[in-house]
Amino acid sequence: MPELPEVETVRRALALHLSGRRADSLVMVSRLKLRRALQPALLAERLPGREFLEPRRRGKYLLLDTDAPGSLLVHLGMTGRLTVTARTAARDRHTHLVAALDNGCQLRFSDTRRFGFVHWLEPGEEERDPSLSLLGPEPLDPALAKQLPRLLKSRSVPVKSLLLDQRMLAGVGNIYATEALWRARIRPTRRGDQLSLQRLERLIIAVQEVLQEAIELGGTTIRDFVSADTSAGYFANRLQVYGRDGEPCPACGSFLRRSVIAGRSTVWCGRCQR
DNA sequence: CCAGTATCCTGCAGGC
DNA sequence: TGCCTGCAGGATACTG
Repeated sequence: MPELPEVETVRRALALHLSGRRADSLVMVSRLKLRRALQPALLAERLPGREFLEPRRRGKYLLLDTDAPGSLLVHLGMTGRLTVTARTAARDRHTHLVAALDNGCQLRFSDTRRFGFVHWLEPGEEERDPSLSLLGPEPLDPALAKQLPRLLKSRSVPVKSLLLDQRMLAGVGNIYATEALWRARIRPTRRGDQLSLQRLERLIIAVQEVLQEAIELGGTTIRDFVSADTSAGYFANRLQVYGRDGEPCPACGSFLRRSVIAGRSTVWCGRCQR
């Protein structure tokens, strides 16, 4: 589910609803296996009594810092939700972590498909963590459009695969890669080394624009995504091609096609995108 | 180095 | 109504 705009939306909501709150106690930790194993004993040891600071985001990861050394690293996978809710709010059966906060609310992590995780990072572990250490640059960095095209140009991989590769840039997923390629009029199968630096630069700018617009609308809610305050995002009705194969291209009217690249469904216009 | 596939999971839509 | 198949916002470990 969540790509950079969704994770940033959650981060901003947490900044409003979690920052400054103190964790009282761990209410529950599920025993089901997530992508990385939960650490019930360690969480129970570290979390209670700590105050949450303003959360950080790195690519699709959230880092919940506290007022003592150590942070919670969270990845939402496809269906993960990190919410601050009333203690009395209904808890779905895919809830894996619940912590009580000092204002009577609860911080909850739920994840239907369990591709996400919550992992405690001890001081100093952040730099070496396998999830974080290989991440590429942040897509919204203004310098990126000058720097990344040269790297993309050196690769013989389909450009769609490059956008999805978190080592190239951190945070783009299938929705926004698909949308950015359509905006930049670039065929997803085109190899990096077959594109001019100018076209690659336009692609990065298209990535930045689509991510920024999606953040402003609170992300894309197809089915599962909600922000930390359980509200949905509104970018879904701005999607031009994602999920629209067989429909006419919004730019030229030619029917949108679907194919699979890097194992991911891709929608593109055979006339506009070259 | 690269491409393609399978894998981890659950839920839902569509076809029959 | 039910059963089956394919597909879904991600990341990684294989194979060839």
